[in-house]
Amino acid sequence: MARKTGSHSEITGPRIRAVARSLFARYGFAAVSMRQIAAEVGVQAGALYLYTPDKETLLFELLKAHMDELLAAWDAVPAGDGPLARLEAFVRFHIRFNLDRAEAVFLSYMELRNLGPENFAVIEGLRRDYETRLETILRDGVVEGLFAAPDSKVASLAIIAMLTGVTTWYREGGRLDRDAVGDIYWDMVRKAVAA
Amino acid sequence: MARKTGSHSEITGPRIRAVARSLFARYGFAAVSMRQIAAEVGVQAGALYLYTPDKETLLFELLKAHMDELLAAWDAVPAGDGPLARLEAFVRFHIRFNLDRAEAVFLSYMELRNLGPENFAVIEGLRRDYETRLETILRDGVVEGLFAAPDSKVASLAIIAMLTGVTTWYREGGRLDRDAVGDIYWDMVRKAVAA
DNA sequence: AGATTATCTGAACGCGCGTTCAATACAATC
DNA sequence: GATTGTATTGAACGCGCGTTCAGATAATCT
Repeated sequence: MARKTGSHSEITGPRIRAVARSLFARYGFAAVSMRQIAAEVGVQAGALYLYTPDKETLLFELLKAHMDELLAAWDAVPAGDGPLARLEAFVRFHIRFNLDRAEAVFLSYMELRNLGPENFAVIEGLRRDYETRLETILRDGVVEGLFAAPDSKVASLAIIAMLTGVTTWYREGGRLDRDAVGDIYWDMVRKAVAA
Repeated sequence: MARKTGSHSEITGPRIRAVARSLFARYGFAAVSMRQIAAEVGVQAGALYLYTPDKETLLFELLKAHMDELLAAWDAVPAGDGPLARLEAFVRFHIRFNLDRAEAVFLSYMELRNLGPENFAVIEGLRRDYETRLETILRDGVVEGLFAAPDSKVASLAIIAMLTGVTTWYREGGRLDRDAVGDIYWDMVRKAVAA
């Protein structure tokens, strides 16, 4: 027996990526075997290699796609009117986007070390791009006298770390909904960089 | 050939833990083999089992010891005069302690998922203890009207995430020394919860 | 209907894994 | 200098790993 009825690469490919993302996020890249991924997809291990040259590349493509989507999604957010509005937009965007893709976020922050040097550099570069987006907002605000941040680079890293931490405790259906979380974090960020 | 001259359990035990902490932090728990640890210690793999019943317990004991030391170290910090002084002490303590033990911090935040449920619960409980220390400071400050934090639990998690993030970018001998980093973060935290 | 192509199976490859244990070498004690 | 106890070796256990590939099946094309 080989191919099952109705199986196609347009289905299997995305399914492999979704399953891999989920399992990598839950158990860690090194702890998940190609056979486990294949089993969850409903396919033999060898079939995975129709869709990825090797395990590390599978991880890299997940991370790369996530970072690309993150940057594209932020760039699609309407530019607010001035640094304050743009900062608020950034805070709310980052929380919303990260909660929507908790698994991919987890991966991007935890499994970078499983990439070879070249792949690592690519992801690291995209991350720096994203951080620079925020840093620019902060710097603009400082210039206009709206913000007081003694070190805009450190401030942007601090803010991103704080916002990303939401994914470690937020649970759907819990005490707070997403908008309430956004309000709380925006309040803290706004004050943290206030002039 | 068996034991080498001068080898004793008082030396090998701590060395195993130090090597394991370092390798786990660098490559991840699942990606490091007992043979790699043994090789770095200068011993055969079997000898590790004189010091730990299995690999997971080795990880658990590293995490447990780290959390115990974290709580003990914070409790040894002189209680400041009022919530503002205590918050400043917390911020500077957390940064200093985490930078001193970057490997253990990394482990504690990334390899929890490799523990069984009981071991996981123990570490999780200690972490919650630590978070509660900060939350109490915030709550006291809110009561006294010094702080404005709409949700002290979320605020404490946000602050800890922000502070812990220092370990991901700080490099010894870089542009900023530890005190300068402490100043920047204290400035942000102070304002973030300001009334 | 027959040939071709895309998709997948199932078995195999060599290797390293966590862990166990009898044998052994050294240190301490008598 | 013999005995005892501790620290360690080195080989072995069964198992699962990532990856490859010839063969089988289903869909598509002519």
